[in-house]
Amino acid sequence: MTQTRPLQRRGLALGRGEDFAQQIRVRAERSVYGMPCGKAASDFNFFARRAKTRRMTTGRRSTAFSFSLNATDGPARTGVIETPRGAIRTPAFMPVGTAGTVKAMFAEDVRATGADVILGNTYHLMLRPGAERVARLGGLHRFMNWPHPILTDSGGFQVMSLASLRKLAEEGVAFRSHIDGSNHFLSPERSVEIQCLLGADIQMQLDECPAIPIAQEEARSSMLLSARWALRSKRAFEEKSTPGQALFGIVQGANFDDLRRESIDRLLELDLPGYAVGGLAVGEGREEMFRVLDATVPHMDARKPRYLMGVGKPADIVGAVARGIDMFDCVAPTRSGRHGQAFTQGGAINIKNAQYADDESPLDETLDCPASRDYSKAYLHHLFKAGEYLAPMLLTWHNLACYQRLMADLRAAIAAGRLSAFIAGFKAATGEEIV
RNA sequence: GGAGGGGUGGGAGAGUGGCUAAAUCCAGCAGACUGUAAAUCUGCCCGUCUCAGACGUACGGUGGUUCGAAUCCACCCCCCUCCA
Repeated sequence: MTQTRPLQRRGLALGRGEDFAQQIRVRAERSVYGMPCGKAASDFNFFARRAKTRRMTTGRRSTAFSFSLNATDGPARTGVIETPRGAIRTPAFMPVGTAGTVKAMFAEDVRATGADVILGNTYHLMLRPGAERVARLGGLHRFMNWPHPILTDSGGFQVMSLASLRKLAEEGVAFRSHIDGSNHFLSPERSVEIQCLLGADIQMQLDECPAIPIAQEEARSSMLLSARWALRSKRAFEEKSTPGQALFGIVQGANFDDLRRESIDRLLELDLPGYAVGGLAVGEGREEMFRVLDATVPHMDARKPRYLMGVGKPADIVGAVARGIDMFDCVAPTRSGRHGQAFTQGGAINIKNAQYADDESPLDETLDCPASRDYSKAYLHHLFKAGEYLAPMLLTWHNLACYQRLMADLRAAIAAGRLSAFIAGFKAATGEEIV
């Protein structure tokens, strides 16, 4: 695989600070859950430390968006994205909160799992309750009681997932609402405007996300459309955004290496604060996705955060982090949680299976999460079989905690320069092949 | 005792002569889910086997009509409602 110049590890002082921050975080969570302090957690609270320091030194929060690296380990990096609403530790997993809620979760519990940032969705929120309404109500953060960073998707994914309800043109996408059949139009400019109305800290350009397989010619014209939309998005963003907000461009090009390169070249000219890799995990399979990342990530701007959209399962994330990705989002922990699938350190299990009916053990007593620690598999099994509301709530909670621990472990491993050892352990525990 | 209604696969419940190992729902057993139209969707769900097929048994019981019966006839058993 091709590589850019490796970045040197730096920030030993930060490494020490993490231990201190970890204690703060553990203490904070224990107090929330009424647990005694003292047990070591795998995560560290960079966020809490940064915010505290900033308040002490400047008396107010920064209004700038920035990304800084603390350490690298091969292509993998760990660092911090600063936003006016707080820091995002990378590699980061961002729970998906499409319609103004991380489904089945209280916002404060999402936070307690260790999430620094969550997703919102332009298409869904513009239909219901409406972007202007959210703005009148004080913005999405206030509306949903999540005062921390929010990244909004542009509606680009819905261009694909709601293909039967839309018409695509140069100007934008005409949608027929899946809710009431009414007609709506989403242009790159309108998407940015909506994301500004929502108050998103990180916004995504409108793009077209084609499924793989796709013919190369078709993939190229789609990629070029997305690139033109990136430019229009940037212009609209410069006009409508407030200080500290960021717009990310999206690399497309399906699984064609030269198209990915061309997409990157076009986006780099825009000099955006971050870039996403889009159009993956859309049917190509893990091995092919990794192959595309190998051919793509090294050409992306190493000074900017790299966001792999819509990915993925734990093994996908581990493999992508090893290839230099900094940000992830995926419905897997939340949707699967609602459907009875629990992610564990030994791989995924289906709690609805009869084998758990008499299993008194919790999903994971080493996780600092009530859903993982304080309820037996037998109880969770029963809740699912009985169709109780608590069932999807608890399993979603556990899955998010499990994902956040994975991210914390990855950050710690990179910081310590022992990512390959961590990956070997991950493979051994889950039996997953990470190409 | 009289009148009427009914007995179908674990449960509910379609089915009145062949297209019926028997609709559908529930329960049960599994699987899927990757920028969320998802508390959703899919498969299996009588038994046996050389299991994407074959065979066997099956619609209260027994006997009959018929080329062919869950479906028609006779008798028996059981359940429900109303009247005495």
